[in-house]
Order: sequence, then structure tokens, then C-alpha cells
Amino acid sequence: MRIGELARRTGVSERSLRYYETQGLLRAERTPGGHRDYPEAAVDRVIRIQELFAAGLRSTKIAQLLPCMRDDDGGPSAVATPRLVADLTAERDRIDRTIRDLLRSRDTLDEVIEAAQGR
Amino acid sequence: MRIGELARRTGVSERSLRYYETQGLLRAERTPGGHRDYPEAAVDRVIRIQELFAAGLRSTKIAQLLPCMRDDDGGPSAVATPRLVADLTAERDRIDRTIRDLLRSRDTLDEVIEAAQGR
DNA sequence: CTAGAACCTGACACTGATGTCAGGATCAAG
DNA sequence: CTTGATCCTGACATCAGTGTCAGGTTCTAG
Repeated sequence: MRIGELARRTGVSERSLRYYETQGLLRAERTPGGHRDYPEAAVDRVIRIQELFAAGLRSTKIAQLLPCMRDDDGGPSAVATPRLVADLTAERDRIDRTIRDLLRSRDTLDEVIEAAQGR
Repeated sequence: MRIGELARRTGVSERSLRYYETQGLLRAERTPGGHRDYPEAAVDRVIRIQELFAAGLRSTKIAQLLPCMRDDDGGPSAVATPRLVADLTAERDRIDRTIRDLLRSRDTLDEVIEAAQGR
């Protein structure tokens, strides 16, 4: 599929999709004229990428991580190096802390919201 | 207390503390010579601010929110306007989505980590 | 063939919190 | 008074993903 359709189906801008390509996160075949042509699996992949971005990982980490994920267009997964595992473990712990933080902040907001609704 | 001590005790840089002041998030008395002098309660306040930043709120929202929080140096809380309540509700929903996203990403990382550890 | 939609690359702007540096003033202890 | 630690303001830089625009090419339907 073309970049426009992929953008529409994932909710990610064409600009971002091209950026992902420069970062090695997403590859595409090219038509004879040079237009990008994505496989169907790109949809899931882009959504996965967005989730990881939302989790605060930066593109270089995601680029290392993606080949180690199963479900990566069905091919056999690469195995993470010890170095990468250490990095990912640190990321996971950071995510855990972030989640705790978010829960606290959500409670804070709820308090204010409820107080304003007169109870 | 002085800015250096506040920075040390909260883990937030002096630069950021001054920035918070320009954004109306944090106030300080001044010594005759112009140095900032923070009350003890500033420690909790800064930590609260950091949590809200970590939750993705931007300084303008935090500035609106802070006076509506109880525990705000003991004074009586302001009450959020309907407009603000709507904003905060949207923020809370965004935070909820973020949490769900983080949980998914954490699971993704866990899968890769476990796979690499040979089980 | 042609028109319009869709795509290409490359460049520059922005955001918003934070880092960092310069040049100078204040503070506290000896 | 002096000295070294601490603080002041103001300015500019950074990061990383994304928006946007320009100028040009490709694709597809009629």
C-alpha cells in the first residue's frame, strides 16, 4: 500500500512515516517511479512503533528492539545482546516508575475535579 | 531555604526551579540582596510539580491546577472553573490512555527480555 | 494525452523543558 | 576586609519528533 493509505489507517502522518524510515524503523519497497510501497504488516508495525514512542523510548532503542520482537513480519526473531537486554531492563524500570507517577497524578486530578463538582 | 538546598533536596536543577518561577508555579521570598528564600513547603510543591510534568501536563495547565489543590501551603483551595474541569478531565483521560499504552509497551519489553534470557 | 491527485526530497521552524555559559553581585566565615 | 561558595539575570543551545512549504515527479482515471 502507499504512504497515504498507511497514514490514514494508522493515524500517523506521512511526515512521521518517512522519518521512521530514515531512522531504520520501517522499510518499504519502491515502485519503479520511486513511490513507497508498504506490505500489509506495516500497519501493525507502525502502531507498535507509536506505542513505544509513547512509552518514551527513542528511535535508536526502538530500532534495536524491533528485530528482537516476534511477529516481526513472521521472520525469525533476532536475539537481544546482553547489552541491549540491560538497556531494555532499564527502560522497563523507567516505565514502571512512570506508571506509578501517572497513577499519582491521575489521583491528583481526580481530587480537583471532584472538589469542583461540589462533593 | 536557598535555591541550592531546594535543588539538592528535590533532585530538580536550579535552572528548572527558576524556570518554574517564571511560569508562576513556584514563588519565593527574597533576601535583601535578592536571593530566593523558599519556605519548607516548597519541597513538596516541587515534587508535586515534577510529577505533573512527568504526567505530560504543561506548565500553563499546572499553573491553573496548583491553586485548586488542597495541601497548597495550608491555605484554602480555590475551586476549579468549569472550563478548567473540562481541561483536567481531558488530561485525566489522556493519562489513562497513556497508562494503558505503557503497560502494553512494558509487556513488549518483557517478552524480548525473557526471550533473550533463554526461556 | 491530460489533468489532478498523490508522492518525492530537502530544508527550515517549532515546541517546551532543561543545559550551559558569561559577567557580575551577595553571603558567610575567617 | 577578604575569600570562596553561592546566587543573580540573560542569552543561546539542545533534543527529537513533528509540521509545513517549495519545487518537482509519478501515478491513474478519463
